[in-house]
Amino acid sequence: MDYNFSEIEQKWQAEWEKNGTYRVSNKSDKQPFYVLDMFPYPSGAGLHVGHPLGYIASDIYSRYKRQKGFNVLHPMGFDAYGLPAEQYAIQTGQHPEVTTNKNIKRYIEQLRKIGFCYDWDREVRTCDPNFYKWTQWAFLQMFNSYYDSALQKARPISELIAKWEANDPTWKTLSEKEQQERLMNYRIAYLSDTKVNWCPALGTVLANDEVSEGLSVRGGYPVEQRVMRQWSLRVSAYAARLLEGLDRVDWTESLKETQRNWIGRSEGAEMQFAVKGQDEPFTIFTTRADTVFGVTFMVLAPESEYVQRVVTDEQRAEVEAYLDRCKHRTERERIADRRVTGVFTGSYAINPLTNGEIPIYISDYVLAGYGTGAIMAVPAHDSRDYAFAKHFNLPIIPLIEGADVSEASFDAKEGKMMNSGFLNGMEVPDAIQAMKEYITNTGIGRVKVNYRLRDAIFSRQRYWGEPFPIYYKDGMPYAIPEDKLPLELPEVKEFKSTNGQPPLANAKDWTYEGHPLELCTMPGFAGSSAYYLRYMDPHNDKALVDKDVNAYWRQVNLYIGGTEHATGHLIYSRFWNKFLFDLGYVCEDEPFKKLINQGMIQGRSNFVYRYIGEGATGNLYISYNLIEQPEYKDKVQPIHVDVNIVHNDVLDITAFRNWMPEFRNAEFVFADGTSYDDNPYLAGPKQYICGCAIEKMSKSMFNVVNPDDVIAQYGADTLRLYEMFLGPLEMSKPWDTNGIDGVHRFLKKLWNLYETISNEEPTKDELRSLHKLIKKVTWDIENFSFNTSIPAFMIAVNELGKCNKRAILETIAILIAPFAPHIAEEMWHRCGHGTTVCDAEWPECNEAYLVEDNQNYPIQFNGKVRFTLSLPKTMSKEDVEKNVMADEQTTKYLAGNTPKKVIVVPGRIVNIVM
RNA sequence: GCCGCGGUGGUGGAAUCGGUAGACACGAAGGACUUAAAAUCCUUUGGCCAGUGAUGGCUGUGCGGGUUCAAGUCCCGCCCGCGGUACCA
Repeated sequence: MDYNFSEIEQKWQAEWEKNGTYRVSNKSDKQPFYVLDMFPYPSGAGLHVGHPLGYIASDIYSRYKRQKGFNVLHPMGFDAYGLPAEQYAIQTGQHPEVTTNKNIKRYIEQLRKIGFCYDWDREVRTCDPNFYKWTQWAFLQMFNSYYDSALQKARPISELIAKWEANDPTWKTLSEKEQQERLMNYRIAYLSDTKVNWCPALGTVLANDEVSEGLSVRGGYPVEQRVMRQWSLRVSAYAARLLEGLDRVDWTESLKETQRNWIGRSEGAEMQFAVKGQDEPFTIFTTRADTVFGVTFMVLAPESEYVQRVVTDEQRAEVEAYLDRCKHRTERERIADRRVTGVFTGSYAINPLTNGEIPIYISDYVLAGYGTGAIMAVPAHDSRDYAFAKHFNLPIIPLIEGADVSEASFDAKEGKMMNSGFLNGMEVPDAIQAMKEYITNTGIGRVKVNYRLRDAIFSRQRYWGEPFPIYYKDGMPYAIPEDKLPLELPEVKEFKSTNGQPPLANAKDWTYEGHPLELCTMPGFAGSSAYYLRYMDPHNDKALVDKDVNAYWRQVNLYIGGTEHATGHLIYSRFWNKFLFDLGYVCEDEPFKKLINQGMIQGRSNFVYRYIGEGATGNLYISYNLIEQPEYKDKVQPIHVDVNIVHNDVLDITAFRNWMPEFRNAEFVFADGTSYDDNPYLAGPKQYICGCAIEKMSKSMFNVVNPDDVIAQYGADTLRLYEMFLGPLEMSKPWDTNGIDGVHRFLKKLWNLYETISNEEPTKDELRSLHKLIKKVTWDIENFSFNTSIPAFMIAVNELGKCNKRAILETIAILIAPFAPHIAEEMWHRCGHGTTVCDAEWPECNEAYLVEDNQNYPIQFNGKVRFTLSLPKTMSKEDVEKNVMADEQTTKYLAGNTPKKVIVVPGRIVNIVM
C-alpha cells in the first residue's frame, strides 16, 4: 500500500471543509483558548517556506488544545493595507485593491494546502469596509477621549468639558475655535504641528518604529525631519502602564527588554536655571542631579523654544546660520556625521548652586523631543558633553575622587563625590538622592520621570489606507457621526500625490456635508492594532466585539509571530487595547498573554562555478569539490543557481541547461574530474556538486523555496513535520532540504503499519513505547519543543517494528494528528472511526507502563564511566553500593586502590572516588 | 558603545533538575535485493591511538580559569557569530 499523500491530503481538506470541522462557536461549555498568528501582509511574491513556520507551530498547539477539550479560536486574516501594493499601483496603474485581492487569494490557496485548522468564516481583511469601520470607530473614540493623569486612564472628553464648564470661567469666554484648539491638547488622537519623519521617496511621514538609522524600514529610503501638521496618538500617556504591563505577560525576556528600552523610563530631576539678565528661567532634565557642581556650560537643542529667547544680537547671525544648517541635514547625515558641532548663544545661565555664570550653547546632540530639549552639561562625567567641551575648549571639573578625566569622561555612577559642596564625600547614589531632596526643598526643581516613548504619528500621505472619519470646518477637525461609518475609501484617478497634496485630493467630491474631508489615511499599524478582537466576533455590525463574546474569549492566550514587531505592532496594539479597556469595551488590559517569536528561516543558496581561467569558453562549469585544486583555484566565478534544480547539492544537469538560455550548452567538470555526462557505459552517475551559502531568502539569490513545490513533491504533512524538525521554533535557521527525505521516509514507514490492523493485545514493551511517546509528545507540545517530538515519533515507530495492533496504532494517530493532520485522519479512519481525529481525546500517559524493573547504572571511577550495571530499580542506596563494590569489574578498575568515597544517586548513577 | 540571543561530529540538531555527550535525521562508506536503476532493507560512521579480533585506552561541547564526587549545563574573565538599538542627558 503506497503512501499516496496528495490523494489523502486533498480528500481530507475537502472533507474538513464540507463538514465545517474547523468552525468555532462563541457559545460553548468548554473552556476557551485563543491561539493567534500575526496575520500576514499579502505580498505579490506569495508565501515562501519561511512564512508557515510560526503558523505550523500555532496549528499544532491549537489542535492539541482542542484534543485536550478546549474550545479553540484559531483564526487567520490579512493585513491588507500597505505601501507595496500602492507603490505597485503607482508604477502599473493597477488598483491596489485588485492586486491585494489577487495576492490574498493566492495566500489562501497556499495556506489551505498546508492543512491549517483555521476557521475561515472568521477571516478579516483590514481593507474591508466592514473591518475598517471599527478601525475608524476606534479612532473616533480616541479623538473623543483624553487621558486623565490623576486616574491614569482614558476618559470621554465630554467629562473634561463638563469639568471646565463647571470650574474654569475662561472656558465659556472662548470662541468655538479656541475651545477646539484647547481640546486638541488633550485628545488621545490629536492634530498638531510636530517634527515628523518625512520620507520624500515614499511621499509620506513615518512613525519612529518605521525608521531605522535614518532610513525607512520599508524600502530603505532616506528620511528627513520636517515640521508638519499631523495626526498623532497619545501613546506616551500610556508609557508607565505599557511598562508595568510587561510584568504581567508571559513573553520572552529579550522581547520585554526590547520594549522596556523602547519605552525608555528614566528617573531624574527637572531643574530651573536662571538666565543672566532675564526674568524667566529655563528648565532642564537630568538623571545626574548630583553633578550640578560640575556644570560648565548649557546646551539647547536647535529646535528648542528657548533658543530665540537667549540668543543675543551679536550672536544672532551665527546662530541662524547654524540652525539653518541643522534643518537641512537629514537624520541619516546627522547619524553618519558624529563630528561635534554647535554655536554659542551669547547668553549665560546661572548655576543655582554655585551662582557661577555658565555659557549657553546650541548643539544638535541635544534632542528637542526628549526631556525639555535642554541640558546642563557636565563634561567630566558625560562623554557627549566631554567631546563638546574639548572641541570648544570649555572647562572640565572632575567631581568624583580618583576619576581621571584627562583623556575621557568618567560616566559611571559610582565613587565618592568631591568639588561638590555639601555632597562631598558621599557615594554617587546617595548624592543623587541628597540633591533631589535639596532641589525639591529649595524649589529649584522637582523629581521627574521621563520616557523615551513618543506619540505615534498617525497620518500618512498615501492612498491605500483607512480614511480618517474627520472633516474640517473653520480649519478645525470634527468627527463624522459614528452611524455614518464606515467612511469608505474613494476612487481616485491617480494614486500618486499631486501638487504636494495626498492622493485623496484627487478624489471627486471628497467632502462631508459640504466640508472637506481629511486627505491623509491611517498608517499600516492602524488596522493591525485590534484585529485580534475582531476575530472574536467578526460579523458583528453593532460593535467591534460584543461584550459577552469578549468576556468569553477575553484575550489571546498564545500569540506567535516575528520579533520584527517588537517595537511597532506590539506597542501599538497594547496601547490600543489598554485604551479600549479604559473605556470599558474590552475586559483585559493586556491583549496577548503569552507570546512566542518564531525564528527566521533563512535561505540556502547554491552556486555553480564558471571557469574563467585560460582558454575559458564561458560555458564550462567546475564541480564544487574541485575548485580548490591548482588548475581551477581563483579561476572560477560563483554563480547563483536556482535551488529548486539542485537536490542535496547535486545539480540537475538537464534542468540547469533548460533554466536560462545562457546555460543551454553548458559543459561540466564533474565531481570525479571527468567531463562526459552522456556515456551510459561509464560506471555510476556523473554528479556536479554545487557550493552553498546561507543568505536571506530572496528572489535575487534564487534560493526561494515555495511550499507548494514541497507539498507537490512530499505532501503537506511532510512539510509540516520537516519545518518543525529543522530545529527549535525560536531559533533562526536556514531552509535546507537535505534531510526532508528522512522525515518523508518516516511517514511512509508509519503509514505501512496501518495496512492491516489487528485486534491483538499489545505487549508490555509495545505499551511502554507508546506511553513513553505520549509522555514525551505531551511535554514537548506544552513546552513548544516541537522539534524534539518528531524524533520521539521516529523512535517509537522504530521500537514498534511491525506492530499493527489497533490499541497502539489508534493512539499514535491521535498523537500525531496535531503535527500531520491528514495522514492522522486517514489512519484514524482506517482504525474504524467515523468522526474526525481532531475531536479524539488526547491520551494520558500511564506511568505504570514506564516502570522498568531494572536500572542501568553507569559506574564511574573518578567521574569516568567504565561500565554499566543493571540493578533492580527498587534497590536501596546501600544495596546498590554493596552490589557495585562486589562486582568483579569494580575490582579490576579499583586496581588495588581503596575507594575514598562512593557516591550513589539512586536511579541515576554511581561514582567511585579513589 | 549598550541590550538580548547563540557557539556541541562532515550537516541540522538532542541531552527537560548538575548525573552514560553526540538521541533522531541527513550525508558519506560498505553490503543485500535487481540485467540495471529507482525504491526498500542491513552494517559502520566525533577525533586519535593500540589490537587479527570481540574490545581497550586517551581525547572531546568556542578559549582560559573556578566550584563540584560529577560541568555542554553553575560561577568569573575573554573570543567569535547573529539580532535589536543608538547622541534619550
